[in-house]
Amino acid sequence: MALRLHNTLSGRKEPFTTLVPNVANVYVCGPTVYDYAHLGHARCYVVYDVLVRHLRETGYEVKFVRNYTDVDDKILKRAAERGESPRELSQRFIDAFAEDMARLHCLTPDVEPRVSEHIPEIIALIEKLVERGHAYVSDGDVYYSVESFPDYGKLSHRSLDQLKAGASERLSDTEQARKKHPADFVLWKGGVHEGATWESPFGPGRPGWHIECSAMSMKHLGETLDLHGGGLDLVFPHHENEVAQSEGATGRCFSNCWVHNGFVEVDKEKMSKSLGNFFTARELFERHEPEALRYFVMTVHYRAPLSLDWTLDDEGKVSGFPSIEEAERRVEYLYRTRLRLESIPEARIKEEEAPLPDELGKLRERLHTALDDDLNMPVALAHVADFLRATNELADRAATKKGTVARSAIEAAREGFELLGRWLGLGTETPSDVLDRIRARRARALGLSGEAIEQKIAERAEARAQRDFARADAIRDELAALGVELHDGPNGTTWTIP
RNA sequence: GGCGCCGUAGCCAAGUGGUAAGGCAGAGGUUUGCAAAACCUCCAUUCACCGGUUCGACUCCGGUCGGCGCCUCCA
Repeated sequence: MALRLHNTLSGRKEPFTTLVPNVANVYVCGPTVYDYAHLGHARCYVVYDVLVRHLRETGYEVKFVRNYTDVDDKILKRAAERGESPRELSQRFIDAFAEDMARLHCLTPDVEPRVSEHIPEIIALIEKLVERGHAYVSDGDVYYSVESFPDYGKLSHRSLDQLKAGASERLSDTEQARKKHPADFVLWKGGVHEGATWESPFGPGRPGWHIECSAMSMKHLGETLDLHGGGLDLVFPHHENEVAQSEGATGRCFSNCWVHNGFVEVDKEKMSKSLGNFFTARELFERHEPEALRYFVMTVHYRAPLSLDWTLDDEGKVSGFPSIEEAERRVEYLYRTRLRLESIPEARIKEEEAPLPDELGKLRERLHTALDDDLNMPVALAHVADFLRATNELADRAATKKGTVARSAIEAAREGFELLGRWLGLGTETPSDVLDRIRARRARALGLSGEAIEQKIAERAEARAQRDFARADAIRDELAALGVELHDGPNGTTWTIP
């Protein structure tokens, strides 16, 4: 078994290889921090989180680098609008981003470089490109000359002629005049930019958009990466330009494998900041458990579009997200199952010889096989579903009169949850906390008070004690009409909001 | 215009040259004072449409229709 990934460079699935055996250098393009992360970002970073976890779980020592782009036109613009320094603004959104990622159970990368802290490396790289004839100074700016790099276009599979036709129409005359080829792109923007100006051999200015990733990735991971990832929208021009810059400067392959995740769509359209049709991760967290978003992301293959659907209320406002609701129910099922497993009494566990169900015993190899095949998360979740069902069977058996279960099965189930946590980032929180939070969130949405419900349950308990089932059922119906479901168990009655 | 992707049950969604994972919804059952949860059983002779290659195609090739993305800031 070995990992195979779809490599954008070749356009097909191929074995994943590393320069040093069992050591993987992974670089993922991080966010430009001028706003909160939206679902598209969440998807992207959950995908690479699963990839990194999978590499680690299957024996790779991974060095995972994900940058923060904190020097950028939009940051400057927004900072100016808000009368804030670019540094303060970006720091705020970096903090918010890190918090969102943590809530999605995304591991913190080993290195999180920022553009603002790598200006010397960027300048050195630009100088090298000028020296090697790949870049030229023009009117205070420095441009990359795409014609100097014969392989330009190899990642996004397009030719300079194609690009020339597309690009030249929309360039302004001044831009056009400064560039030798319409597809040339800026490495260094000359001039003074409020809050973001550095001295350089080419005069004061700041880095262009693409150069920072080349400089930061090569600094932290070396000249050749094992894997470089990002959203599909980065293939061109961002990653194409990174290849040109990096390979132009080193003469070596920049990244052996390029992975790109598909978009999140809304009404069949790409969710993006520029279209304004996005939901931020934190907006969604208000309605749903963050882990439900993570689960939702994993229900679809990473290269396919992930479409977010919603329902509207009478006033035309968004009232819910059915797909995320469904994912949240699966997350509840997962935690409820874990809770049941944990509460199987020791007395019911026997040292008996019993065949171990494959759903329990083969979880590890099943996850391994599924994820090795181009990170097939939907298939991994199918195995998780089988695993959870088998675990519930154990709990059911232990709950019958004189029912016992084999210790080997219980241990396999416990190990299974460990695996889900480490490998998929699922089920790692305290079950009761998650279930309580979900219930509380739904109660709030329905305008229900927990105390009032508990009060009704107490009344009903009294009625039941007196075997007044008519009264008990009336209370059940009354609560059901409000959306509350009651469950009578051996230790009393509990309630949920389905 | 160039490059590329997609079309699988009521819905979501894997898969793929050898006869359709999983989830939701639905039907029946076990259990329950009644419920719920959980579990069990059932639920696509069929993979947009039309041709072709093949012993065999949903899977490969050609075409048609429909939807989308990139080519410009974007995860």
